[in-house]
Amino acid sequence: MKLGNRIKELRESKGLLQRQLSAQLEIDTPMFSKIERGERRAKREQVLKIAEILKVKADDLLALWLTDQILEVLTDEEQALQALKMAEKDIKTNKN
Amino acid sequence: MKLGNRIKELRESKGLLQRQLSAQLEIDTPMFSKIERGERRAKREQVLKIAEILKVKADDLLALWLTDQILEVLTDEEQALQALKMAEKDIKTNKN
DNA sequence: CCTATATTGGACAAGATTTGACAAGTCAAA
DNA sequence: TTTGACTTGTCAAATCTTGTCCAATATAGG
Repeated sequence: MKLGNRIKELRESKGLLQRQLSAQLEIDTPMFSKIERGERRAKREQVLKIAEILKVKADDLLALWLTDQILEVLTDEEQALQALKMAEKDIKTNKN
Repeated sequence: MKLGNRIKELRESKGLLQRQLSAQLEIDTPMFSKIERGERRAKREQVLKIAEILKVKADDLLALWLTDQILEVLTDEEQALQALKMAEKDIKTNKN
């Protein structure tokens, strides 16, 4: 779980407790623990808030958050790489 | 919507009606219509069945089905390409 | 133009999934 | 052995999904 790991890393490097982060997110500690371990998925809004609290760019955490979701969709799927390629192509040609 | 478009293409090329496909899928026509237009997402199992009915390789439709889901996750996300790259790397290194 | 058939749109209910709270548990340090 | 940090399991509430039904809109053939 990429996002959770990163959050834990940042949190610990700053000497913060789950309790402190969860308070600011207005969820209880067990919930935060689950997010950190990837047992539950954070909401987008929560990711933004976490970035703010940990003073990192929201984009970095969002990228990890999105990655987790993609990987979840692709779990155990034979066609994973093919789908990734198609998605990439689509995004590259349809964003302006 | 990649899967829906492909299904429609195949269905029409074979001169089949939505009614016929939906009967075999055991859903009603409006539901099938929605799947075809991407208003609703097909279930994995339905994709397999559709492939069978239309006599195409399931893998091909599954790839499109996965692609749609990835694109849905990434809609309006600035970090889309970055996330795709990370997901790809992860899958490449963690599939044995 | 009629009319029949195909497709689409919207509202809604049932069922599944997700979110979070809470209580109880483990674990480590003091 | 007590305390604080974190984890685990369970439950209810909220949210999302899947599908049905009815009605509206196309489309094709006389």
